[in-house]
Amino acid sequence: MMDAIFSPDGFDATGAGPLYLQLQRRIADAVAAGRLSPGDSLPPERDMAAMTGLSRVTIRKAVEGLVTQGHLVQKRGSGTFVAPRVERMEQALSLLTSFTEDMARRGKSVDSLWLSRRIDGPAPEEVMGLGLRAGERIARLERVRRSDGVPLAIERAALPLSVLDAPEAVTGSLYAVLQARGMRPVRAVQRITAANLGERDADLLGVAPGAAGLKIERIGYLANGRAVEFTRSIYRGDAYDFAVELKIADNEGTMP
Amino acid sequence: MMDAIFSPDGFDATGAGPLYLQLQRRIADAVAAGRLSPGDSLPPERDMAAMTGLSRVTIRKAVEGLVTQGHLVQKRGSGTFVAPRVERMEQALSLLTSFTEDMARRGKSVDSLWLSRRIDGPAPEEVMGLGLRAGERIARLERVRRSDGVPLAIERAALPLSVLDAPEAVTGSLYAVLQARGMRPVRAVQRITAANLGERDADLLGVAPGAAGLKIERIGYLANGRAVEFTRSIYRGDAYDFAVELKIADNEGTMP
DNA sequence: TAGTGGTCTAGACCACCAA
DNA sequence: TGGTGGTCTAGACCACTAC
Repeated sequence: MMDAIFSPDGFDATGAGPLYLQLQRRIADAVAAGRLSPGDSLPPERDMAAMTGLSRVTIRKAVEGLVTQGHLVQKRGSGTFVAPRVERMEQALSLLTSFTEDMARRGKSVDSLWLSRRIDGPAPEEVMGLGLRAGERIARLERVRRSDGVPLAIERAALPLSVLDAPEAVTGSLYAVLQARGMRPVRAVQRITAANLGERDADLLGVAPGAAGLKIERIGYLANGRAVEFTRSIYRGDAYDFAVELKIADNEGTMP
Repeated sequence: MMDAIFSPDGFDATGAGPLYLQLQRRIADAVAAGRLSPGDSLPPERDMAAMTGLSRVTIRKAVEGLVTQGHLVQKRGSGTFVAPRVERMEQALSLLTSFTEDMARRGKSVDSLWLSRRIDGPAPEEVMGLGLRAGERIARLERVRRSDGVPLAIERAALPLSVLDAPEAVTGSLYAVLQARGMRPVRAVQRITAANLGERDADLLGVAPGAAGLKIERIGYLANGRAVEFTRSIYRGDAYDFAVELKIADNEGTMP
């Protein structure tokens, strides 16, 4: 069946575009049609080149695009494979929930790979967002969030020392620790955007560099308006959906 | 000053990684440090190759990454340039607003490049989302939304014919047309995710294929609960921020 | 050790753009 | 017309993985 996909015939019909795109389409179609299933291995690049009559460079260019789009996975020394289906998580975007609690609610295990958990000087945005005094330092928490062993997000949080003076105390849910101190935020403002993942972040999330990620910046506030948390997270674009409910304007805060 | 960036010296310090990444870093740093400004042109690829002592293929691989990340722009037959700064739009994500009205509110001009405006058979998701009867057809509106001439989003809307039977009637704001018919949604549910843009969408938005985009799927409802609009939009990741305000859970729907 | 993907090269032709 | 990016080739060496 590989024969059909990598047949030398059918290429170069003028107007069909570059060869690497034609091949890319063939492979993508085979995956979409289920003729290639998750986990299946593709022939070695050199074999694909021989079979199609194209050069290895062209093969690699075709495969490259499918890898960034998340359809294929390449493992050095091992081979090229159809990417496993990732289960898409959905998260409500109007409630202020904790990652840990959110996952627990749907019966998923959670663990964190700690990258950093220390006291540090703040970045300029952190000074702004948290309203820090000059010279004030922060607790910095950086971790990769995983569910059932699959990396889902990178979370980088900064909190004033007056809110959290012992970053090592946080092992699981940050919000649980804050709650115990009466410092759990009741309100937050988030900004959401999309960006291509850099080399480091892609590596941490187990996807190809350049893959699309959802960047979320959040500032959490106490009831008295004090900012307690400035968090920048990066979620895998292929593993997360955020759901929001919208309402028409002009009917808020006017309940007697 | 190009001399510093493209000097043959300083490459290949063992442990510094592949040559194309080293060069990529040099260029990215120069852009970040303002030594290269938006609109500036880089030397032709062949010149960069000669200056650095690297091959043109390696130069292209270095440039490629910076193009997907949106730092550089390449124009065939013309040259390679530092990308113009795009103004980032911010949109509140809790109010149900119209693109047209939203832009008008901030004093931006809006126009649409129509891709399609016709009556069509629905896709399966559209049947589901809109609750269509078997055989029922829909009005399909597809356009590129631009503000001040810059493409910001692709919008693909589907509406039951009972809501909109003359798609050609829509020239500007869809919500304005719906409002005139008493069919403007008062509530909507959105799902947000990130994905790499395909060739066609990237082209429509004027960015490189593979660039990150924000995908938004929205179903809009009337007060009586009837679904009137199923819209899939793709926003440029580098041009849009969505802002949301979150509150703690457990205080909804329990008003006596 | 044999096979895989990752990097790199030198050289070629094409399509497009600007003068 | 001359220069630019876009595509493609054949061949080489390296680093890693699996056996």
